[in-house]
Amino acid sequence: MSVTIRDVAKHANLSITTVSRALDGYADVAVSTRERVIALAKQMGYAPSSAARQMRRQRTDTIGFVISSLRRDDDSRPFADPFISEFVAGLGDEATHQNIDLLVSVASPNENETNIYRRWVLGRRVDGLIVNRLRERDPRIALLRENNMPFVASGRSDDITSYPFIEMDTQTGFSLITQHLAAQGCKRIAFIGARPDLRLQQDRYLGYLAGLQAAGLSPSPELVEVGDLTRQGGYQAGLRLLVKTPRPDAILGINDMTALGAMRAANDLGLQIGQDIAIAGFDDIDDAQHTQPALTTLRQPVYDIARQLVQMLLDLLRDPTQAPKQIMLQPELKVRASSKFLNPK
Amino acid sequence: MSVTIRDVAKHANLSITTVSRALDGYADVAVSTRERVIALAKQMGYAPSSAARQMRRQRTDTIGFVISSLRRDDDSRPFADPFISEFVAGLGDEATHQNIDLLVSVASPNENETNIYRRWVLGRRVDGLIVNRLRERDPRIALLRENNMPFVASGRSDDITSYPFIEMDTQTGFSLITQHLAAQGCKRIAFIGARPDLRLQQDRYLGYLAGLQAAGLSPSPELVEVGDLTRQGGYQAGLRLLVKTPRPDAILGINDMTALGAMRAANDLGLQIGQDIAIAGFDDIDDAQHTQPALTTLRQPVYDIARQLVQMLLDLLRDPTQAPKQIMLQPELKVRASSKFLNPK
DNA sequence: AAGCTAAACCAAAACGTTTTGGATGGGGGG
DNA sequence: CCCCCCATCCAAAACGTTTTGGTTTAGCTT
Repeated sequence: MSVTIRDVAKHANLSITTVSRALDGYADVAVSTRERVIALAKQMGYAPSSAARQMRRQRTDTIGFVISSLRRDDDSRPFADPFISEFVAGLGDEATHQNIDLLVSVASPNENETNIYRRWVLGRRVDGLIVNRLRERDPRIALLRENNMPFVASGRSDDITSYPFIEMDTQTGFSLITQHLAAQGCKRIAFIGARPDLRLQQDRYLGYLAGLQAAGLSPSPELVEVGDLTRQGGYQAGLRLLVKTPRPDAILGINDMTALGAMRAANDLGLQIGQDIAIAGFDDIDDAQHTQPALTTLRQPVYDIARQLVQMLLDLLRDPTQAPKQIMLQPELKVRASSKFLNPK
Repeated sequence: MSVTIRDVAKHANLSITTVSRALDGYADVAVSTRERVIALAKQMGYAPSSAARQMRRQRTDTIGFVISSLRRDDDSRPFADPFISEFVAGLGDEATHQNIDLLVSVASPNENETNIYRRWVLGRRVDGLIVNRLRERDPRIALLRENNMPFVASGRSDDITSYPFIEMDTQTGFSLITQHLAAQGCKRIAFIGARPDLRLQQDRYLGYLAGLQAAGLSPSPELVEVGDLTRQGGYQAGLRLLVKTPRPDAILGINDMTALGAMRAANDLGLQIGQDIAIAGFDDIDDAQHTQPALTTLRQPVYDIARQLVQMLLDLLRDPTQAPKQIMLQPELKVRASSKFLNPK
């Protein structure tokens, strides 16, 4: 049906070998021949079949990323996760830039996630994978290791030997932002976290505790609530916190979406954010600077991280024996109006 | 290196034919054999090589989507486009659900976009494509047609015969929302549009004009500004509009991001939105209901559209001769606080 | 003139499946 | 006892490349 290298060879009165090598720019084909072949191929609309090429080369020139959606069934708004979309943008941009393809899949955490990984890994559908939001004793990592499929991670799991990753020093970051809140005069700083099996929950919570300690404040269990990284979860956790007496005078969200939800909760209860209560988040998503008041947060260069992850993965594919590059980045504190606190009692 | 069907056949003392047919559930292999093969394959960690399968079947079980980023170089925030991320989420979810893969690429409109399409189409990298944000006389459509690569579109181009699409009746929608603004008492309703070669600009602008006419208002060129579908573009166009005298008493954005930018502009100029000026958008992105005040807009079920597009594409792949399904959806008016107008002069 | 080298080309194998068109053997019907 | 049929299995071809290990020819050296 569509034009193959054989057709081009026939039209050029050459062997398919020569056509192949001409198009690939080998030196053992005459310049005149090469030019003729290239022109003919273009004119005939020939491009090598990716399947055949993959098969022969044992390489797909494709990397994969599985979005583990943590959406719950009752959530009417799937995937409204700016973190993920910025991450995917970075992956896509860099992949395109490096002339490889990006295969994407969306999985609910338990159901089909493993199936997708299994199919991609065993079927050699991709050359390597990007993995994020690692969990403790992550079964995905185990699968990838067993079948020695190259991968890089954003964030790390428990066993960090043997694979490259980029990680934000969220623990230090959360300590800093907690201290910033304390420096505004806040005494009862609440924290809205996430499921405890998420690695990021542990790091960030520890950072929060460290920040409290550094500021000379003592932690209190009733100032800690569990959300689910979404705005909705932040809203509900925020309401739960704000009806307590004495009321918290600051809320630190595990991510910006959670913080935005908490802002809305405070708003609904008639509180003036940046006056009656300070609120801060983590990520610095696009919205953070566009809320009223703008959200104090820790900037995480998600887009750049994603791009660099792709580069690291490609490096790894080129030389699988190299020592895994492991990078730790410091988040940058972005102080905005939401973390002011003007009414100490 | 990794386990092939030949290895499984050897271990099972069977031909590769029989193993293949056993795994595919053909009737001409004994039940006992099938079970034995399936168990063995699982135990050995066998899954068919996708490249070999693609090659033999002449089918990839993959669909593609190229994100045409309309980001400008000076924009520090790439891809912060909720519309696109929700769209990709829908595509990904449905593709996973239908057991096919989604190949994604990011392209700047002119540069490499055509290259990606060419590579995917000529190299039979995908079975079909999803195309959105069509342009007039869209070169992508021409390429796809020439190489008869199946595709479905969201929104339509000039020549709508022969391919399936889903389209919002944006023209009627913009007429309605313009009339809604007029019904609030607004007399000078401004419009922030986009590049005139975008199909959506034409439809929406015409709808705006129709709405003005229906409300008995006459259009004025100085009430129309050009943005670029981003918040930033909306902000700047908003500023340009709001310093004019007499000032517009309503701003209609071509999409929500534009409207959000305009809201920010109004805010910066000290105007009370929903009081001194009415503002409305189009899309109903997640943020629209979370701004202060919440944004009046027309709801476009992006996620559902994306899912349905995937289904339409798969239908087309199954039966390429069928008449193209072409669907027109009515957007739903979501009246919120931003479109109130309390200070008629 | 024979031998050698380099330039240009090519036949065939291999990648791992699926599918086509049988082959084989045992049991039942005549 | 022979034939046929059904159940079960399989050899080989094909999918479209890339790569290996050549061959051929012309020109140059001695």
